[in-house]
Amino acid sequence: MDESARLMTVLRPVRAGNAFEETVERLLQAIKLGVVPPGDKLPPERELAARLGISRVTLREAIRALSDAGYLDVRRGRYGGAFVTYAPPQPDAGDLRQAVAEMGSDDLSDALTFRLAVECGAAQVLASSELTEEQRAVLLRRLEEVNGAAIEDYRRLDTAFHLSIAELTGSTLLATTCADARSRVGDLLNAIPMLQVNLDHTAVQHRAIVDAILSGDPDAARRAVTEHLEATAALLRAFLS
Amino acid sequence: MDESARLMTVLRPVRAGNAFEETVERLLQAIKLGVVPPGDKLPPERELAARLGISRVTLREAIRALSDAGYLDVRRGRYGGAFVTYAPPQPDAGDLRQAVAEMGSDDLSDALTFRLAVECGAAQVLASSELTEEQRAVLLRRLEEVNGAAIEDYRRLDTAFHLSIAELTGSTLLATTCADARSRVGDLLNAIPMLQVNLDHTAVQHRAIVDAILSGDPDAARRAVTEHLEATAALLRAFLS
DNA sequence: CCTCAATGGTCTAAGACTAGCCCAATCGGT
DNA sequence: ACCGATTGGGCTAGTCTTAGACCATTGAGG
Repeated sequence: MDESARLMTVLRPVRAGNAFEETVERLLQAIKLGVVPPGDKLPPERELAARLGISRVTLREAIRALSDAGYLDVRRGRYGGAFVTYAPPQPDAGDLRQAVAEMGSDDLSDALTFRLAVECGAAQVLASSELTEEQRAVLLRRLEEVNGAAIEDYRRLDTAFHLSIAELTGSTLLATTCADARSRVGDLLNAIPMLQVNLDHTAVQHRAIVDAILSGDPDAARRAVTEHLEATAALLRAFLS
Repeated sequence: MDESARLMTVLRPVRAGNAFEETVERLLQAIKLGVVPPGDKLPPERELAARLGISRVTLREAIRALSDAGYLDVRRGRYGGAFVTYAPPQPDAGDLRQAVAEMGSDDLSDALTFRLAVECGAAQVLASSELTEEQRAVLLRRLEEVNGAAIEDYRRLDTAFHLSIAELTGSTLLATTCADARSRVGDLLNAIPMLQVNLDHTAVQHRAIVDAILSGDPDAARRAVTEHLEATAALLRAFLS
């Protein structure tokens, strides 16, 4: 709260780990967020290394680690590549408890608060801006996609819907921050069983968010997102107790 | 907007530069945000290097660069250290135009949008939570401090006020994100002349933000922060044209 | 079948970064 | 006047990371 807290905030570690570790985290993020869906492959090593700003050697170490861990299937030759084999695990309360234990109770509440703040902020900004027809179409399409999703695609399309809100603001910083916030709670969300009741509620909440944004009502958007994320957090806590 | 945009978002560079460059940025952030006020010194090299997770050699290179650039005065011996000599430059429209040209028009609007989203999110979260007496006291004290600030301390205390909102949510992630957002527009804000009229308006807006938070009204908090930041952005644009 | 383009696999030399150690300067206290 | 604690200054050996070149494998298309 006081000045020394701010020192801790700003003078925090410059790097979260070595290049290898950070690369593994980033690739894992792409996989778990479904940015590269199961069956698709990562970009070629040379291109990917350039995008990530690291050497091919380091990238290959990270890919090797993920391959060993079962997230990727690497194939040589033309039309080869690093194919995503990861499928979201079956929801399990045990996994959830373990995941929470790993990240710590404080970090969990931090991550949930963070996600609430940035997603509300994004929705509010988007609701305040003049939307083009194309933007409206994208938002509606994402909504339909998640509503009509098969169970195995549901998490991925839900993520896509949420991230689209931030992306549509046109702010790269906001988009990356929302992606980061989402990936921090991704493993936990995956551990929640997908009951039809919950999916129905979620569909209603998603619809409310889109309606608020499309009608240009930032306060309503804020409330809709808050309600949706609080409901999700409540589900999490319910499965923890 | 489509899938490939999300690839760009997630598979962005893992590192913004080498350890030296990132360290310079971080120290500059601490200095410009006023986390270490002019006249104070940075923590001892050994301690600071440990906090930043880098070697002393790299830290010393960064300190050397900032010393050469006139931000720090390094003194040896007991009670020595790296003393902050930086004082915010006199506001100047020329500086502003130059700063904007350096960061690019797109990046500027990105940074402003980003800041709006995260600060609104933080204020809304804080307004939604049960505040202790101590938290209320901190918020009110910060408000009084910025209102009663001498001109040379104004920017720093204004920053302190804004960051306190995020810090009081208890979310470290949110606090660091708000600090990051603020530092992205810091140089621009510094270039805006501080006219008494603007300071008066700012004081009213700050008061409205605090009132909304203390009365537990997230929508009002959102609106108050939006109004304040939009007014600041409007001032920026006015001095640009 | 052969060829070729795309892609992963491997090696090497150079540079970046680190950990740990010791030196040098400064200042308060005895 | 000295001592000791604190702090910046500097060196070295070793590890991490990179850039770039070259090799190996695969599969489509002629």
